[in-house]
Formats: sequence, structure tokens, C-alpha cells
Amino acid sequence: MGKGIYCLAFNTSYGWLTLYATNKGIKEIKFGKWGDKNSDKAKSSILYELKEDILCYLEGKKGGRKSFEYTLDAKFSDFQLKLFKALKKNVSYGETISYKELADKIKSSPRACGQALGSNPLPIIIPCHRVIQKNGELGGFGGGIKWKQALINLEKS
DNA sequence: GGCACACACGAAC
DNA sequence: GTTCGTGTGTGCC
Repeated sequence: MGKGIYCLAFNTSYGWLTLYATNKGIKEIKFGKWGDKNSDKAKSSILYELKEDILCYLEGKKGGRKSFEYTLDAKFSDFQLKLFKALKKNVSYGETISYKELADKIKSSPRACGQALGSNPLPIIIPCHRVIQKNGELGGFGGGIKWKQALINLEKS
């Protein structure tokens, strides 16, 4: 075997993405092009599947992918787990929610949600871009605001 | 364990 | 514009 970490970088119309997985599931999605020196040379078919799904999703057209069902191998805190679950349950494709509303769903505070979403290892799969500020501004995003804006836009159309 | 500080917020002034 | 309350994560002691 090798180090058990697989990595795949590819370009999209919005910029580069790099995917990481183990043989147990998807581990991380990073914005930008990253080296794969620490990864196995062996190919991971799951990453190629995910890449295709993401590209499909980014097309945003009819038939484009609207959700992702993958086995994940990322580590979440209990709070993150609760938060992401609530997000998935309450906010579907094309919708947005404010940090406060999301916080209310799990009886927490907006600040805490921002903190947890900011350390989300799996943007896009976990649709943290659908969480925005209550005053209509976007708030932040790990990969840069332009990504967040783009993702919201493509879901709206 | 405790404590201080950082945050992708919100509300109040 | 500002300041304050807020819950969670992280790091340092």
C-alpha cells in the first residue's frame, strides 16, 4: 500500500480544486492547486468520480448534480456534525440561510456556526456556501468570497 | 483542568 | 460607524 492518502488536483471554470481521500472515504477539499507529494501514486477511483460530480455540479445546468452522497473520512467535532446535519436537513439546493437561523436550529449562536463552518474540511460537499449573513452580505468563505458568490449564483439559476 | 483569544455573526446604540 | 454579547475551537500554561 502506501501512505494511504490519495490526492487529485484539477481545474474548473472558477479555479483549481484539490481533492484528498483515504481508502475509507473523502477526506478534504481544498481550493487551489496543491502538490501531491504526500499522496499515493496509485489512483483512487473515488476521487475521479468526485471530480466528475463536482464538474457536473459546477455546470449548474439541468441535469447537473445537486447533492453529493459519498462516504467521508474527515474528522468532525460533535458540534460540526450537528451543524452540518442541520444544514443538510434545512437548506436545500438553491436556498440560503443566515448564520443566526442555522444557529437557532441547533440552539447555538451565530458566532459558533461561523467558527465551525470556517473549519469545514469539505466545502461544496457540505454546502457551507449557502450560509450567509442576515443582512444579506455573504460573510466569509475559506476559498474566497468569489467562490461563495459563484456557487450561490449557479444554484440560483 | 483553566484561561485567553480568535472567529465566515448579530443586535443595539 | 461603534461596542458588546455570544458558543465553539485551539493553544498555551
